[in-house]
Amino acid sequence: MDEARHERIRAAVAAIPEGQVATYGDVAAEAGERSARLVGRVLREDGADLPWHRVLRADGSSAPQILDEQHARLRGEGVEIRDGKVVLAHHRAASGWLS
DNA sequence: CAGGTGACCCCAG
DNA sequence: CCTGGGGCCACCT
Repeated sequence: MDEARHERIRAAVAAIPEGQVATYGDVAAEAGERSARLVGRVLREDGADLPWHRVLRADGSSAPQILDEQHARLRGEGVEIRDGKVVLAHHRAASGWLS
């Protein structure tokens, strides 16, 4: 079922450790997907119950509509944000965090 | 069937 | 810093 892929993406996001983050591309790779866009779409429609705030763009920025909420939550976990972007170098989860 | 649209990514100017 | 162009994928007109 197509539901399986959808599910793997959610699993990858759910497994990102607190205080750490990952890019949409990272999640896609971790879930065995080729499209980062798909990850964004999944989170948009059913990310409510997931730690979606730990997923960022490749440069550490975020889409304007979720920026406030995302930054607030991340700060709460001690994640550093500079110039509107998360400092990926310090908080990016190591690839294979799911396996 | 043909475009348009994103919580996207990457590279060249 | 910004713009363009190519890829990507599911969904809606």
